Amino acid sequence: MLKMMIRTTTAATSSSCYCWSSRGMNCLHSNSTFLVFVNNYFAFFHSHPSKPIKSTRTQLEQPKRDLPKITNVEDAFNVFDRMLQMRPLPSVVRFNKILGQVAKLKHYSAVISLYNQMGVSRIGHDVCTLTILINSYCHLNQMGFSLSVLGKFFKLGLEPNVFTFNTLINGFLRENRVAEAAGIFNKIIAGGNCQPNVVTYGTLVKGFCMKGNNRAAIQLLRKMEEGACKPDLVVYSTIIDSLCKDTLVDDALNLFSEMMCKGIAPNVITYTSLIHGVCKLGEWKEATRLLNDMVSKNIFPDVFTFSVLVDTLCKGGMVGEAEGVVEMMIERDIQPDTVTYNSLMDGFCLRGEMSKARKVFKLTLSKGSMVNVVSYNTLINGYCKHKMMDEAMMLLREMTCKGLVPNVVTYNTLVDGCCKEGKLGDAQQLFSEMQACGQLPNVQTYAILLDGLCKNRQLSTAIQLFKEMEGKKLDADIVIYNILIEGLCLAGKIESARVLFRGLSSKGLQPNVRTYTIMINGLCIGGRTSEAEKLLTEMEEKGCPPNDCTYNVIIRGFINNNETVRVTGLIQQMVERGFSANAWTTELIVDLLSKDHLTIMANIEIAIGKNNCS
DNA sequence: TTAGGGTTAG
Repeated sequence: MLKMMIRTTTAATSSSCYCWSSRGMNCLHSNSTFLVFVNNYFAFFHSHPSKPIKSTRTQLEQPKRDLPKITNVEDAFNVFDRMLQMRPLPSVVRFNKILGQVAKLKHYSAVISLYNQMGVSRIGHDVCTLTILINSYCHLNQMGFSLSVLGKFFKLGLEPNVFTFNTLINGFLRENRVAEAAGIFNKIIAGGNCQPNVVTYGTLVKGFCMKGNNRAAIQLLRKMEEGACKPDLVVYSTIIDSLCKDTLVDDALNLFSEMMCKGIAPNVITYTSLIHGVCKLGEWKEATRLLNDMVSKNIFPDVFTFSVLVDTLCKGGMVGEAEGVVEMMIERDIQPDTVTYNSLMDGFCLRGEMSKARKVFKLTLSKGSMVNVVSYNTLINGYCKHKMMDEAMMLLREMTCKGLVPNVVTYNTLVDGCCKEGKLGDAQQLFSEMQACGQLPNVQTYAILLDGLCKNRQLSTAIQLFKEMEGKKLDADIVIYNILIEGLCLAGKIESARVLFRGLSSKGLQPNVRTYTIMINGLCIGGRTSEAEKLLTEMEEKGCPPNDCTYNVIIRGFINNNETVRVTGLIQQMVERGFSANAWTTELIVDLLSKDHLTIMANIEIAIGKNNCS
């Protein structure tokens, strides 16, 4: 229906008109206006080419002896082979160009292979060659090899430059090795031969953002503003994106305005981050404004921008609209890529429309895009969540046959699916298989399996697994302890659960609202209602206020223990805080009413009246 | 010729 409306509007809309006439569309939500914008944008795109027309070479300019254009690794290998046949051999600079282009294509293993061939053919290398090599190892998460390349500099008497140092800083930050990254930074400062530049600072800013430390990132930005090395578009965009990811869109927009006031023009990356931020919050009107704004500045949305739109529409339950955007992209020659299709596929999976999800999977291939591990994981997740484990397992085998390596996400998804189906044996088998295939289980894998074991009343196996996890030096987080405390409570071992709960601070962990709620539930199950009530007060005092779930749990606990007198106060507290009883608690309250507990009737009625929980 | 920013999965 909506798609039909969009199409109808397309025909009636002038190509340069962004202020869409709302005739006949008043009934639609604001996101529909946003979609109409998307369609209008496409119309505009065709009458105003997005890419500037390339200037033709003047007669005075000398033609460049450029290398043939390399668009894939095969081209690179061919050109490289031809260069090896030339006599005299081309300069190292020309070989560097090939390596650099392959690195730009993100084929880092191929870069290493080409570098090794250079060695065999006795082609020398310079600072640039080694920096490209370090960068490749960094992207392959092999910092050990990167550092061994650094050793080659000294062996060959070469001096690393600021490109080398920046590459190393980036590599360490990618592996979360902040101290070592800082060490390199200090080395630049102390060395005196080269100075940190805007890329060095930009890399550090990204490092702070990756750690979720926006405050430190902004502090560094301010220092740059005061100093000689002024922040550029990349530094601002990095922080804007990080703020958007943390849903701090207003702060991001303020920084965006500040950046423009300083004369720094945004680009499609800056706008895509902002659009992502507002779409995640469902602010479609704001998304439309930003899209209008960017196009008015001749900045055009690209595949990233459209993928963001498709993904957020799907996550917001508007799969039909997302499908419409993809169709529009195809019709208007902006080719959706694997990421776009994966997002759309996930949208169908979320709705349980697995046959449509499967169609998108096939469509990805027919449109010339590759399905990747994420494509398989998305589809596997869809099947798992809808209890279609056979189909999910078939996909695991299929992806392996196609040469794709299932990763920790693949296995975690499948292990979770098996656990939720009560197939603990299959889950444990997958757990062994992943390790045999070289995929190391992470904390999340253990959490999934521990939860499955606890919920299926296999506490002793769970404890054994927990010990195994500790032995592997994986740091158990609060999620793991929540699972164990809940498992102990479920097994009636309330005292053990309480001991584990009280020992959390000595492990440097803070109980969260879920931890308290699980413990309160356990204490109520064990008939220790006064302790449960004390814990309710304690959590408040420790700055972790109870939520609706906590109240529902404690109210149920009191009713089940026939302590109806205290129920009145608890219901009142819950209602005052704007929470309401869920269906299960309501049932118990109704049951209480039928027993004619008139004294608590008034408050109970308030609670039931506000019931909107499932 | 080499370095930093935006999209998908558990």
